[in-house]
Amino acid sequence: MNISDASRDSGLPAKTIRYYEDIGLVKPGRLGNGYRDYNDDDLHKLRFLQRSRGLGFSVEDCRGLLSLYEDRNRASADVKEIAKSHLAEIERKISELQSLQKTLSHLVDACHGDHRPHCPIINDLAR
Amino acid sequence: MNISDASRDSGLPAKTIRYYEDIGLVKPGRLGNGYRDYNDDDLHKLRFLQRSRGLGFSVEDCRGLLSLYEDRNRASADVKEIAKSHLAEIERKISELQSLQKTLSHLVDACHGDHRPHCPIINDLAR
DNA sequence: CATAGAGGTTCCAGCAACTGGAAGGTCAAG
DNA sequence: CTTGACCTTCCAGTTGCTGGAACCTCTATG
Repeated sequence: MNISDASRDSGLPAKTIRYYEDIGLVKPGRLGNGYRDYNDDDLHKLRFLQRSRGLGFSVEDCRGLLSLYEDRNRASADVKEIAKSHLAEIERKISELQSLQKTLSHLVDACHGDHRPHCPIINDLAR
Repeated sequence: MNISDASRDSGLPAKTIRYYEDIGLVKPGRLGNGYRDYNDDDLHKLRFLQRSRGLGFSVEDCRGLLSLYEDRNRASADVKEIAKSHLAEIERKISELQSLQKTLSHLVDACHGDHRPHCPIINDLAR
């Protein structure tokens, strides 16, 4: 299976798939003409990557998850640890953004948004 | 005032202040020895930048806000517009993260996290 | 058989917003 | 005169791709 079929199958752009090969995540075989040739195992990994990246795991986390995925003797605790710390990071980001949202929405509400220069938003930024 | 004092005053790292000069945001004068020399106006702008960056505005948004800040004939509507679209972006990110959080916390809860290989997280990623 | 077009390949550059580090100039104190 | 803390510039690296150039390969058609 060539790269455009692998792309369709996995939902990942061909460029991304080549990039993942560059950084050592999925290494397909090669045909006589130099074209990449993806087997079932490669396709499983690509789908795994698109799903885990979609859940916001970093590429390095994905590398770890992928090797656990392939390790028949893994401890589920190791997987859970990665997921828990990612979850904590997400929750940290959410509260950071919520705090920004609160501040900004107050400022936006306070601003008349007309042709005059007076502006509570600017005043706050300049304080 | 030299760069380390400007850094202390604004709360921005000296490296960042130099970077802001590179990209044309705050251009201090220079002393005979080549050292940067920050005046009150420069310091106001640096504080403005640290506050607006702290609210998550992109550097390009900050450039726009800074020029509105300096424009005595600005329309507050222009400021409000920038802030509103930033706020919308923040809200988009929050809901995206909340959706990830929901999925991930379900998966984490479902995983025993022991020495055995069975793992609902891996199973989900591999589906 | 020539050629056009749709694939594939590699490699280099760029995005955002800094940050670290090297190599070297300047200044005040002891 | 030296030490140490400043300052300067410039280059490289970060994350995770993405766009583009230059070139190769395959298939279908006139």
